[in-house]
Amino acid sequence: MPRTAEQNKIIRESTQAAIVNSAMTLFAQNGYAHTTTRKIAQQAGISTGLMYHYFDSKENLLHAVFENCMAILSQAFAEVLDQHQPSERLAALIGEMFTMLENDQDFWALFYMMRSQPAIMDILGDSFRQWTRRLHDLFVADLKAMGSAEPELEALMLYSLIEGTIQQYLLDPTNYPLDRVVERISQQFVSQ
Amino acid sequence: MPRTAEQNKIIRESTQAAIVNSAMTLFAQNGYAHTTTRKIAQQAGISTGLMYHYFDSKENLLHAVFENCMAILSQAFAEVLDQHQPSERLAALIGEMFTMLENDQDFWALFYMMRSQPAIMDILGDSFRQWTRRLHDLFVADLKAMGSAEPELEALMLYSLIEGTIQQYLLDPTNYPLDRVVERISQQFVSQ
Amino acid sequence: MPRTAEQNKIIRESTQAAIVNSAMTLFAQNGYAHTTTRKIAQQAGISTGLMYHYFDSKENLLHAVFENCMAILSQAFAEVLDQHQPSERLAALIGEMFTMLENDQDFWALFYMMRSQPAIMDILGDSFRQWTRRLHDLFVADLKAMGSAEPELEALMLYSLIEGTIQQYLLDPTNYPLDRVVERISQQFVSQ
Amino acid sequence: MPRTAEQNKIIRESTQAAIVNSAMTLFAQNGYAHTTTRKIAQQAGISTGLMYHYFDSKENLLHAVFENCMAILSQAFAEVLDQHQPSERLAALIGEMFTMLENDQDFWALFYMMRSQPAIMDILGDSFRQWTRRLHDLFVADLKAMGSAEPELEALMLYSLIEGTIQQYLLDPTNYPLDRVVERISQQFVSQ
DNA sequence: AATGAATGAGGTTTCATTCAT
DNA sequence: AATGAATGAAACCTCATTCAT
Repeated sequence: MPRTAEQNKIIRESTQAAIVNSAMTLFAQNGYAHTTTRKIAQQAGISTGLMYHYFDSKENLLHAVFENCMAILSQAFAEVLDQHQPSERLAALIGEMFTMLENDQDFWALFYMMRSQPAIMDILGDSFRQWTRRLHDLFVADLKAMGSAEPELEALMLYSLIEGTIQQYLLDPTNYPLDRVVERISQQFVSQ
Repeated sequence: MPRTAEQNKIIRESTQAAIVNSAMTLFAQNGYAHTTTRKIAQQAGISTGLMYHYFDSKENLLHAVFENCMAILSQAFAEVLDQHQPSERLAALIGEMFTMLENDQDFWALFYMMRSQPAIMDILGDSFRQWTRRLHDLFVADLKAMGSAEPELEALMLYSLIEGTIQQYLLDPTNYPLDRVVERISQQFVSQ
Repeated sequence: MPRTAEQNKIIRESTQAAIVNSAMTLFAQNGYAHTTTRKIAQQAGISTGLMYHYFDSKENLLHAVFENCMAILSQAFAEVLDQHQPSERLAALIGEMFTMLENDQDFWALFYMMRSQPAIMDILGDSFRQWTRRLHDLFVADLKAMGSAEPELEALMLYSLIEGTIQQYLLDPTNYPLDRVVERISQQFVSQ
Repeated sequence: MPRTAEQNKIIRESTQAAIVNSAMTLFAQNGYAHTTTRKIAQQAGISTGLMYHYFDSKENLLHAVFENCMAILSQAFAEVLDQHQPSERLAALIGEMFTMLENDQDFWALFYMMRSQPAIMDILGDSFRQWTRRLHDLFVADLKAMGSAEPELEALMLYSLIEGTIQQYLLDPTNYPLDRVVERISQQFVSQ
């Protein structure tokens, strides 16, 4: 007797998640090109062939990894947006990003690794620009709500500050005084 | 009749430079892994085999590319430092970086491509951290000279701002309002 | 409640037929090597696994396909032989083969595809030679009955002519003047 | 000191020929799909990688094999056409084809193997049809020169007869009375 | 009888590197 | 100094087949 559709769905979802997670970790730690499909399968605890049951190609898997990143971000942000008034949610957003940074360095390492790879950007460039715009627009709205005179420009500044800080931190997590920098950023953009 | 030692030296230097330049362009545009040694040699106008007279391996060439980047930066900065008093050289430094950005996008694309590649950072990580520290120290010194209350923290902020801005610009050079952002950064850190 | 033995038998036979038919079509259209077992199962409307309840291997299925071809041919010929006197049945045989050709190009495409594949002939070579001999002997008998002076040689000529014509037709069905050629063949071998 | 252009050309041509010959033999004996690129390289006495220096892909190599077949045929026919008057060259052509058949069974086995493979015909179909037409036209011209009432139809018959005979022979070379059949064909089409 | 997830050997292809000249 | 033919390890991917249910 075959498995029920429900059983299969569960199996599929868990295996698929295992593959994506394995790929995320390995891509983050060793880069896309340096990560072989064999290693991904191995770390996911499955055979090489099975990967191709779920993803047509390594590139396809990269897409899935990217989508997963976006989903993680979207969910994190959605929670923040739900729980805060426009006027204070900027602080919450910033806080959330840096919390993620400390809790899961791999996540942002992966994010920026993908973004600075020409070969990857050929595939995912538009998606990255979309995501950037979306976050930028959020910043603008909030800054406007807070009475900024030049919300557009301020949003760009804030965005740069955050990204630059994340990358500085990743370069040398042990020595970078992340807390003080974050506090300073919040001070500048949120308070008053 | 064989070439003189002098002739040989000239040939060596020009060939070596051609290889490094070829590699820089191709690494910047297609990524390290995506660039084959054959393409590098081809674009440098030499044979595959000859590359290995100049560089023992692709990794070795990557080192040379990095050193070349550092040399370009050092020279650019040296000129700035020579021509300006400590109190105003920060503005000049910032200006120089963004001038480079507009004149040679590939340069910074390459820089950040290398920095976000785990496989590359395994090799060049320390060099990158050194360079970062050096520039950071410059910032600190200048900010101190300008009377900043918290020069260390301000330097980190400035650094993040500059790096974040460069990367935002590279993501979408056509639409990014670089001039306005640079002006704003200068305003914030330099004036008063 | 379990199925009755009768029901099971019906299911078995219809599933088996579906698989063989699916394989015949796909082998004919895409070749043996190019046809995956998955595609066969899919087109037969069953799961991959089930195919292996009916056929131990792809090679085994190829055998079944071949047997099926032979069965189709045998039946077609049996009907012809039943309904015609030895002296006129040659015309009927030739007519039957070309009728089949026009009604089901795939059938002969499959037939000759199998016959010119070394890997397949290693398996089915003897069967092919047997079939050839059987048809050849029929031709000889009929030609003898019609008073041919050299029935053996005439049979070989006729055989070549038929096979060559079928293959020429398959090479370019739209433009090949099959009717005129068939008429000419019949004229030469049947009449007088 | 590098090799001269001339030396390289010689090397290239001999290696390329070795690869094509290896592929021809193996394709003929084991079929296209059954022949691995590794085996081709091995039998050609070179490394796997080198094959791809000469041919971009296995499919590309198949093209080269086909072109080589056509070149062999063209040359054989050109010699025949050069040395015979139109009125007698048909006999010479037929003779040539069957001489080739006896001298190099692999050649025609390969030819018909390619022609009955759907996957291969998708690639080479047009080339095959062209070749067929060319030979057909030659037959027509000669039959006309010999006073045939229906040269078009006769050419088709002759073509089928030749191809059918070749394939019958290949099916069982040991027992097929090729000489007698060829004599009979010549008699029918050439004499009087 | 039936499913489809899972396996893994083996195929094609790429590419950094070496070598003969 | 210079060439480019040659190598071979290892990458990605396919697919006949098996297995748990």
